[in-house]
Amino acid sequence: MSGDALVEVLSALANPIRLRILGTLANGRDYVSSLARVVGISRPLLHMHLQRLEAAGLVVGTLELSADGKAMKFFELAAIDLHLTADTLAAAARTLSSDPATGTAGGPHREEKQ
Amino acid sequence: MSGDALVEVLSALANPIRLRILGTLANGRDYVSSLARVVGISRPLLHMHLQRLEAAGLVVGTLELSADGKAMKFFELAAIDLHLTADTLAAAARTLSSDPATGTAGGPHREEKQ
DNA sequence: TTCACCTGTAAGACTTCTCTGACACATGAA
DNA sequence: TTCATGTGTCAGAGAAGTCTTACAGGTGAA
Repeated sequence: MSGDALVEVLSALANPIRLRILGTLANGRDYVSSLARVVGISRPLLHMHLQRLEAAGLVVGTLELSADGKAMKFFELAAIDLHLTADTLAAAARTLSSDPATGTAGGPHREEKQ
Repeated sequence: MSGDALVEVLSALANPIRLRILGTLANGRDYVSSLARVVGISRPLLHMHLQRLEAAGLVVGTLELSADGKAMKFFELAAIDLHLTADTLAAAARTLSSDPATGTAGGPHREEKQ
């Protein structure tokens, strides 16, 4: 995993509500409104946190139709297996796109300053 | 590790500069001013990031006197070994102090609303 | 129609994080 | 003294994250 991707995953995990969402989904998949009630937060707020978790690849959402025809979006845990040590962190740091020392911003096709 | 401590560690790790600081310290201990030059950021900024890393227990700082009598603060990596899986994350989530469902804020001696 | 459930999103307020620039203090060497 | 090195800290600006409220749309059942 690249350093940039690792930062995104770690910042997605570094939040009590999102950790609680993952802990709830560890018991099984659930749809948005139900999950909001279980976790105890508003649905728009949960929606924002789920977006963050999905962008980091920690959960996977699937839009399905229930038996009575209602559209329901189910979320489930993605496979998570991160081993963080000094070595793995250092290796990830070497692949970071942003570089304060040279001013590399990380975007594609960047021109170097003369 | 408690859920609260895990969130602190993860949020400390979830930053490109702090990841780069850890990657640099993986090569050996260094003092603040030198580290700032290597990483390529200002000393006050590095100071802030080191505070964050030290608070999370990821680095250890030691104030020492150099041969010519100058006070120098050396930092080195702490032992880091975090294994993140669905199970370990769920276990950490269960020990979180804040609880949106019941309104528990997490502070000590908190009075419940009547 | 009206209600209860489901979905998504946008605006604004508020808080936290990040970063720069300036300050104060110490030492040894020229 | 002046310069170069080291330490720490503060104030403010700007960016990013967090959360609430309000709106929009959909279905099936009473």
